Amino acid sequence: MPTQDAAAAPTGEGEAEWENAVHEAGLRMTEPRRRVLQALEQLGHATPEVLVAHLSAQGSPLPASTVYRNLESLARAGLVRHSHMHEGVAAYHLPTHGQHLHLVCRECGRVIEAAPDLARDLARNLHRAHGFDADVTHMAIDGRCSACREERIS
Amino acid sequence: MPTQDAAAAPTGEGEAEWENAVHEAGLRMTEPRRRVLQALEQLGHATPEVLVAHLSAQGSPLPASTVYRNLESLARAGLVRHSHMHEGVAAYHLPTHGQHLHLVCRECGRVIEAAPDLARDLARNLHRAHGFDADVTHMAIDGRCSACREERIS
DNA sequence: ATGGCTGCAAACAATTTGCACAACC
DNA sequence: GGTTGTGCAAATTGTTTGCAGCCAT
Repeated sequence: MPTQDAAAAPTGEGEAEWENAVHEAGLRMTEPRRRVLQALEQLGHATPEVLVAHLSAQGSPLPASTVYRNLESLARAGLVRHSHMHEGVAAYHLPTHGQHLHLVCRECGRVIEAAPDLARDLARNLHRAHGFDADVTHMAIDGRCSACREERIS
Repeated sequence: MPTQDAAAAPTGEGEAEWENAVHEAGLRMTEPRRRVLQALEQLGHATPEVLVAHLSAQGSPLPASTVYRNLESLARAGLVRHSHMHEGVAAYHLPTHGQHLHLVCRECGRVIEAAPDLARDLARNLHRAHGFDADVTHMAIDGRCSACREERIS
């Protein structure tokens, strides 16, 4: 399974399914909630602040508190997930966004997505050595990307 | 819940060496600075807030700003390092604290330390697949510890 | 003595909460 | 119609900054 990122998918795609899932979770489908899900689909993954900015940019802004509350309720319902990246800030994404490791370059800040298979060895090692059940589906890994390393061949 | 770590070493141990290193870095050795280093040695690794609390607990409190500024200057001098863990918050530690992976249990919050060798496969995989130079010396890994998993044999 | 360091307070940024009203089912 | 969700503002929390005086070098 290639890492190919769902290049800015044509908006308005899984909207009907969302409504379903939202209702099944005992939640209501509202306009702000739909916009949050939509934005997440477009961005792939984003921090709360980025979402607020994104939503402000396209059309009417959504109050930060609404964005935060939606992320929380949707996360509790399993409709969105969160992982840690971007220098320690939690970022959210749709479960359908696919599982992958986040390679965070400490120099340029870029986030590269890698296949979770690459961490399978690690997970197995940790389980054997510590009985630790690692979640490597959205793990953030710090380091330097190839581009930045080349720039500094000094 | 406290991160019972490397057995509270007998305080006042590497203090002389610190003074050396601090001077070599062009910094001055002050009482607050010594206390920050001392606290880090005792705690193994800690977030700024935890440090502030710890220092308040034992003797006279140190203003948060002083703690933050010391962490920054000491980090720039290479006397302390930082990594991301504890739900996305940056934690600091002495370089002598040793390199290890941090297994963060998402249920009990405990941080287990694991040998970095366990991530060697991962680093190799990432380098081969993406040319990414991963820093796995202080990586935080999310998951569930053996104790918590047993509690929920569901 | 002099420039880095401290302490305090105020500024900031990010996130949370209270509450009255609106909207979904 | 009963609640869940929204919007606004104020409260919290975590971190940074300005500045006057202090103290290591």
